[in-house]
Amino acid sequence: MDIQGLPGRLLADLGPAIASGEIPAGTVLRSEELEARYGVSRTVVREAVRILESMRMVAPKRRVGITVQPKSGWDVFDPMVIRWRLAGADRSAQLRSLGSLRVAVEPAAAGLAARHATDDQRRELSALAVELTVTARAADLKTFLKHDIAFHATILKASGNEMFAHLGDTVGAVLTGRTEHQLMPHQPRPYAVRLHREVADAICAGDAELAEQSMRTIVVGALEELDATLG
Amino acid sequence: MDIQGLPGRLLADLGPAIASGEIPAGTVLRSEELEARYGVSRTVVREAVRILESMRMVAPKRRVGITVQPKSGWDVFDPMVIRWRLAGADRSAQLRSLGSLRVAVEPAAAGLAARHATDDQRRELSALAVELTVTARAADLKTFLKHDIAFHATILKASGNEMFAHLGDTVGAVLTGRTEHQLMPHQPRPYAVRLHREVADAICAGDAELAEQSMRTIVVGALEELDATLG
DNA sequence: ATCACGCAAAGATATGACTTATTCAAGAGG
DNA sequence: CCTCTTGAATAAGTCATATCTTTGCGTGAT
Repeated sequence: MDIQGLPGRLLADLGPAIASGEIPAGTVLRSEELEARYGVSRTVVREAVRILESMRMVAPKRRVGITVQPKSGWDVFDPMVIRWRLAGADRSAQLRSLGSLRVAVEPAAAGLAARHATDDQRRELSALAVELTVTARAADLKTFLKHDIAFHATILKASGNEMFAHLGDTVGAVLTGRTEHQLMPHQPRPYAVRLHREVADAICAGDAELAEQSMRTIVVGALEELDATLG
Repeated sequence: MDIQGLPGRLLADLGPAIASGEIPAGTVLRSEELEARYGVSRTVVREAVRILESMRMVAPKRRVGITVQPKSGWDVFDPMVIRWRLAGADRSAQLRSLGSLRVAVEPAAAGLAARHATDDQRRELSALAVELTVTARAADLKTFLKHDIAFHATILKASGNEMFAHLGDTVGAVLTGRTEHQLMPHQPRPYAVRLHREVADAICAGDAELAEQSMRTIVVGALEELDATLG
């Protein structure tokens, strides 16, 4: 889990409940009620609520209570919020949003990686591309997923942009969610695998243009597949 | 301010200090020390620290203290973190990162806006483009900035993607910081202004390709100018 | 030199008392 | 009958204090 201790347990319960809409916007919670419900002290409730407040999911107000805020105000880039939404009823919307974000960011990251990646990173990408090919052919989805995540994360890191780099975990969550919820074919498409290898080769060769273009094909394809599956 | 009350004041002091590197990674703070330094109670310190923990800027540990974490772990997408970094010594690095992010996201957003914008949004963009032209000619930087921020925010919103939409404030902060720190010419470049109008027209006409292309020229230009200015 | 043990340090939690802001309604005044 | 003032009720915010729990580190025995 993320935050440790009792506040973490509160968060782990309240966060997903709010993120999924189970506790709808406008609902007013009271500290005392939360203390009773979870059998914890004010201290714990306050700390958990403070964190939710910093994500703009709730807004405590004197004489009123703790009001659940509308989704439009949430910190949608907060990793916890993303995870909670992916885990709950809001998964489709979250996957769509993240899909578009990937289409915007990952090609750019691939282009930058072709310029800035270290030799180690280039080697790593090559190795991962090989692994992807092998595990795809063997239809070993679990291992494939692991390497796919590493592949995309490595490129984001290799871009040299700290903000891109931090999207590695998020992309990982997307790929995991996609696999876990049967939004993937039983065996990765050979064409997609070939594109991964193309990206790796382009980055190794320092061909930013090609890396960007191939990566765009990958993520656009993923987004289209998602749209098709979700209707 | 962001977070209310005394914890907010603590945050407003500690956050920027850590973000700017004034309190370097590895520094160990103790609750008691913070209580004394700010003359507040345990409760307040703990809540502030919890929030910093949720941003991964500090990590409390029993028997050790509250350790300031290295920048690489921070939640670099958190709006507060971004603001703190923009305000302090880390401004250049933050502006560069955000510049690349803009290059990735804003063209995509403009393309999506051309497809999904409401009629109101299209009208608003047209109006803003006119305002930009007028205030640029008059060298009224303050008003120009205001409309420039609105322009980019409107496009991000009009993209229909909630994550893009949330970058509106961030982009606004970038533009503000750029103007405030003399990283802008005294009078906006006519060419750039013309491009804004082109984007607005393309979105109004539903020409996604052109909107994306023109927006890319804008943000790439901004990034190059930034790189040139910062060396 | 290594390992087990126990102390002490620092955060984590609980609780009662008190403060402050804010809503809402009752009552005064128009 | 409506408006404005005022005050009481309420829920969050803060403080002080006590207690619990974990864990780093030193001590001493093997």
